[in-house]
Amino acid sequence: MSTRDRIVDASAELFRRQGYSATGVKQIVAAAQAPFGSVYHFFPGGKEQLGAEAIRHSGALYEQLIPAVFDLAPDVVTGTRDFFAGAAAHLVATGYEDACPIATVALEISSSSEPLREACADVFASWIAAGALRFEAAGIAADQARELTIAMIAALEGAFVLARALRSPKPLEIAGALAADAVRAAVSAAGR
Amino acid sequence: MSTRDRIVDASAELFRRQGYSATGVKQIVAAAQAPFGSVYHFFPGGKEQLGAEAIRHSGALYEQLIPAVFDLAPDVVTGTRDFFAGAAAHLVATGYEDACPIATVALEISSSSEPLREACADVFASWIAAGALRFEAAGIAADQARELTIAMIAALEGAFVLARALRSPKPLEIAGALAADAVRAAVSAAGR
DNA sequence: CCTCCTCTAGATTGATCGCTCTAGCGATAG
DNA sequence: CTATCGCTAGAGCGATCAATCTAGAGGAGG
Repeated sequence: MSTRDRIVDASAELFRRQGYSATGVKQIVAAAQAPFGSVYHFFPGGKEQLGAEAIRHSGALYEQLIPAVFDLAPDVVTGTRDFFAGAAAHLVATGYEDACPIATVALEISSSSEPLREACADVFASWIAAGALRFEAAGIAADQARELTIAMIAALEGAFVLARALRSPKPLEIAGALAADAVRAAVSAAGR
Repeated sequence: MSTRDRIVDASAELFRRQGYSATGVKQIVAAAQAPFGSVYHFFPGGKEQLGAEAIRHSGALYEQLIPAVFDLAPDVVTGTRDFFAGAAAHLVATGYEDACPIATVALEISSSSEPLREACADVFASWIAAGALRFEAAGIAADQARELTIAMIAALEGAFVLARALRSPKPLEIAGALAADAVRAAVSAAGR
């Protein structure tokens, strides 16, 4: 893997676990085993440009989970449940460190860095679009599919917050059950 | 208001908007119009002790919103809807700055400061207990009331994340509608 | 009056922040 | 061979970080 890629990867991982402000450039190059100067060679815009790129990179990676999980599931209701269950399993397996890759950054920079906020907004928008497509394919009307996706992502993000703070996968299980119920209701309403 | 109270208040507000790491002690005393030395006089444990106190203070204040909103509503379903609508209105009115008072801190310190994580966990636990009591009063069984509250708080927290990043109250409206539906279903199931 | 004690006030410390700078390595092109 | 250029490597910049320290202001009790 190239030095540049290692820097983006390490940044994304550190931002996910401890946020943007708490992560230093020195810490990033140490984790990436990259020379310090390379950061400013590849990212002349400094930490902010690197942050934006790490956010978009994380977002694209996480978006791939949607088809990866839903394609294996027999239906969208099961897929929804599996998605939350997988998120819970990964959170617990990493000692409650790996939750949403961008939520921490999204909250802390929302009022202080417009470029980073936009990067987060773009990622969320792409997740919403990708999820809505899935639900549309299951027969749900476009508008409702979009709202359902937003509600699902909100439930997931909020459950991550509670689960990390409480050190328990329970919120993810509860939110997953509620989300699956909502999807089931929407699918059966569309079927009639 | 005492100097000590002003320091806690200013900290809580800054932590809510920009998080814990991005907020400096100098910035806190400037916002609180307090002498620098007073911080370490009142909080010998330093920034971390101040952070824990600010979190608990914010949590207690926000918890008071639960009865304040639900007591004015004719029933729990309306109360739920009103709570989300109020959160959305306040978020927009503050230029998308004032969302959840502790979520940002909860995410960023979850893996780095155990005292602060515990403070956040205590606050969430108290919100869950307070919300569950409300739903129990509406006739919902204790276990289900607790799960319903967790799902509601998760929906609220996640909607805050999306709303701040996307600069739109839509996620809060959608999450509020879904939460109200879930409450209505639980109440009517309990009534039978 | 004086003493005691809480709180104010900010200068100062060493560490760390993001970032700039120069120097040189190593592969490719002429 | 030499020249060029992308990248490595890290020393060092000023600024800022959390935290400590000393000094004194202001009241309360004797």
